[in-house]
Amino acid sequence: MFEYEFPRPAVAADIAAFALDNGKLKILLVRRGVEPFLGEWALPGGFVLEDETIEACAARELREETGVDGESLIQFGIYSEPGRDPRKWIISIAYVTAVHLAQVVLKSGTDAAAAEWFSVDQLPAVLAFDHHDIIKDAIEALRNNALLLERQRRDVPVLAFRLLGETFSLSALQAAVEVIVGNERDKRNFRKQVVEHWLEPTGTVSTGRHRPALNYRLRPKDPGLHE
Amino acid sequence: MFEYEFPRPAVAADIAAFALDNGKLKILLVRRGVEPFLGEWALPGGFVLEDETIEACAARELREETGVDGESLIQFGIYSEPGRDPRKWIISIAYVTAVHLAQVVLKSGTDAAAAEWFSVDQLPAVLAFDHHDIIKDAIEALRNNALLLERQRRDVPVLAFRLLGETFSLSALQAAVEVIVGNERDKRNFRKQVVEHWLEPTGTVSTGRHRPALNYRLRPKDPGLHE
DNA sequence: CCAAAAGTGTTTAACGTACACCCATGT
DNA sequence: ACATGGGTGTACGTTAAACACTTTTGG
Repeated sequence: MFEYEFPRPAVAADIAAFALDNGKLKILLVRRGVEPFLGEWALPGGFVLEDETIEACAARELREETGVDGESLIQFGIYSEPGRDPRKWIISIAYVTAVHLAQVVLKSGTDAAAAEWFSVDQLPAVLAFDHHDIIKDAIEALRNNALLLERQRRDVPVLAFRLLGETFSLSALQAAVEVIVGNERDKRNFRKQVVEHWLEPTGTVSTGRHRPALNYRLRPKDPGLHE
Repeated sequence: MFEYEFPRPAVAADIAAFALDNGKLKILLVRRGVEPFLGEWALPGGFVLEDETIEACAARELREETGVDGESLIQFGIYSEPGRDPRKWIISIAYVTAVHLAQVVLKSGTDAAAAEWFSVDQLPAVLAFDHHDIIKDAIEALRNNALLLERQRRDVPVLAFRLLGETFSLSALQAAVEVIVGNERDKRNFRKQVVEHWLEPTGTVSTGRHRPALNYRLRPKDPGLHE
């Protein structure tokens, strides 16, 4: 048996980038500027180049579309069903991340004519490829990784914080978590756990229409717990 | 911007298949029959074909090497570092699984000259590609997925059971878990939890050198808990 | 002074964990 | 009979969960 040339798939990284916009959970989609599915909405993404890892590719594509540095990209799926692209053989590696809307500057990437945030419950009826499936899985992955409490390992990137800015009030954080996981949770218990495990107060307050709220930031690292 | 032909990587599925052999945790390696790394030990695996998913490819490769049906393949990593293959551009998708040694019939696959089980603490000094890294990650993935107690979600495939046969004694199960996770655990607590959550007695006993042990099997499914 | 969000402790239930002795078999 | 692994319950500590009122600001 000797080495011969197999047919090779194109390999793409697709990114499900979530943001919080006025209390709604949104996902970034781009309008495709190339065939196939020209003009349809799709997840941002692109083909992997020979001198980068797939994760680096995802980070690059995200940066090209949003200007946001692609840290905390979490790989959650691989889509390789034959025929998922009508004309070529394409395998997609899917990543999920979360970004703070305020620091996003939407740009059109190389293959995208436009980029837009969509409410996850008001997606376009038609999406390119199998991106409907991917988004469904992405939301689940977001839940699994954004969810901070409830038996969560402490070593994984925690996406919920990335939806917010550098500093935030406890209510803002709780609202973010509740939007992601769907259900409500007890204010006092939430604060207790989240302050104890993740946060430090900044000293500043965020003044709103009512009583000012203390601001918190993500504590750098719990020095040396578990191993 | 229009569509042009990118260079394309070869995409492979690599499988870290674990088994229990006389109380030792072993991993299946094959001796490569092709360049590069001809003659070196490597994880079983092979290139994805155009008419199959990557997971199906992993299942097929595993079947070719071991005769074991590749259920419960869990994808745990993607290896795409440029230069990880000295001559070609190859991206590897890595899967972990566990098999019951008794039902394995080792065969040499298409690209492999021989297959052998290695203790995870006595691996060959030199392995093909970055398979040392992959194995390290695979053991971690095995731990994460085989581990049954301790705040485990119930929906994921549980690899520990796959190390054993259809039926097994509680001690055999506990031994398997302890080998995987490294540390010991309390017999009474282990039995309580594992019987409550996963097992049903078969009625048979496994007679050994001492008092016979009741056999158990994995209970099909807890009908409708959570959601 | 009213509306709206911020802030704050205690009690109870569930779960995980530690722990020691008798039993059934083969030799 | 004895060595070896099989089998069994209870008590304690920790963690999660339920629960209601006071405080501070803007309008």
